[in-house]
Amino acid sequence: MHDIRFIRENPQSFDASLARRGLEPLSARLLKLDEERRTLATELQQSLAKRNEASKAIGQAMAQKDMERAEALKAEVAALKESLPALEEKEKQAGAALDAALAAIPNLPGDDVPEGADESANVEVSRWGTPRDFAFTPQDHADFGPALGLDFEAAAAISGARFAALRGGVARLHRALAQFMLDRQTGENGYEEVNPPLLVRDAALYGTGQLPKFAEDLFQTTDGRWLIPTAEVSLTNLVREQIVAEDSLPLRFTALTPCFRSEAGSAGRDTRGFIRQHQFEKVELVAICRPEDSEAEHQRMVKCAEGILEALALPYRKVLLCTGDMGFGARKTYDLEVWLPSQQTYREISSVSNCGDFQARRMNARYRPEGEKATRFLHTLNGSGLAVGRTLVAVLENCQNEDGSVDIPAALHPYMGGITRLEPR
RNA sequence: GGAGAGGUGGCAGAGUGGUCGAAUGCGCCGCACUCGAAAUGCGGUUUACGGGCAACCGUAACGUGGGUUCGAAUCCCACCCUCUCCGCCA
Repeated sequence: MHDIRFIRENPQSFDASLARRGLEPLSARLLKLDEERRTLATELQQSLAKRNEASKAIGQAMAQKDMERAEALKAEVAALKESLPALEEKEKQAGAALDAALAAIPNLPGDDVPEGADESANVEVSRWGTPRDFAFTPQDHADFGPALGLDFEAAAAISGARFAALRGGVARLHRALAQFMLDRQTGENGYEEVNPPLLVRDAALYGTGQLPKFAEDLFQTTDGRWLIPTAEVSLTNLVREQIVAEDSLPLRFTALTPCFRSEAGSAGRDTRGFIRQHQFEKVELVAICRPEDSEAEHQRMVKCAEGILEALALPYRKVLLCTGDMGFGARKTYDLEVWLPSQQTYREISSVSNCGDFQARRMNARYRPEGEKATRFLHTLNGSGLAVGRTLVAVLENCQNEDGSVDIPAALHPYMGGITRLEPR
């Protein structure tokens, strides 16, 4: 959500930032809506002031038992009744129109975000690790996975496409990855573990920006709730409608949850394998902090995600997303992309975004700075630390052997109950 | 699912349809008294929006949204949430 006052005062820089996102200038239209709203509001308030004054006089007249005067005043106020409801309605609509327009505009990119239309303009920041030199042709996990317990067929029969059942060693490995990540984020990295709601209301999704624009990407329940597409929704909304104590900042939350996505816009993409599912697990990281701390917090969060990949010895690269590739609520985003030998390319496994005060405005999440009377909006950040399903794919493919077995990374051994290698069955 | 109670300022807690943004207490801030503190006394202490250079003025908010009325914290309706009891249940 954008601040209309900021737009009022800086229309040209607002439009310039939108242009970097490839959007048409909008400030003129927004300011016109704002102008209409304020004119109507002032008009309405003046009418109400008149009515209040008269009503007060009626009360006084009646207290003095001057019924004649009271009746005369009543007749006078009755005239206002003609115009008031219509004016009220117009004012409300003008406010709603402005809010709707503002709610549909994505966050403005940070100054240090490269400009570009799509992912081809993303900037590689760094690489870690060296893709393994295979003595054989590495296989796609969708091909050798089933022998290890990755069952797409049974899941398809139960639930349809884009579902999988994990069985045996692969299920254990998946669980080990999730536990390892969660332990690491809660332990070394200091995030508070949360087990949050998976079904949420409209307002929560509006707060983080999935609604009103992206309803088609979500699953909805018959009672009107929604399945979370990411724990970012639940974790970030933990501070909605709150004035958080400054000395409790930054708040750092992590959660291991299933995520549900309709994948409406990605028909035909990644149809094979475990890369893109309607349901997957993710360890999410969310931070809530003061505006002046969010850039440093962003860097820290990326490091927390990178640490998982490094501990698992998975080669990856860090990419700074360009303006055209960022999500709706983000002002700056780093993606971590893990090396997949079967595809001979890096694939997204984590996305870490600084949303500035964009979500905080939509949630009305604030704090009161020391010594200040007014409240300020918090900054919110979120990132994957990591997507468990995709990490499983990365481990399977990077650690595969020619016979179809997979060596478990050492960091996971404590979680595997003595298993160090998955064997095809 | 059934029956009932309730949602008021930072907290506790009053509130008869009319001068109620809201008594009172606590807390908090300032001042006085004091060597200092406590106690005491006095004053102040919500938020959002609009207008104004400003002092300040106006509007709105008593869970949320509607309605009745010249006027609603107060009356009516719907919804949300909390609590108690019963039933069911992992």
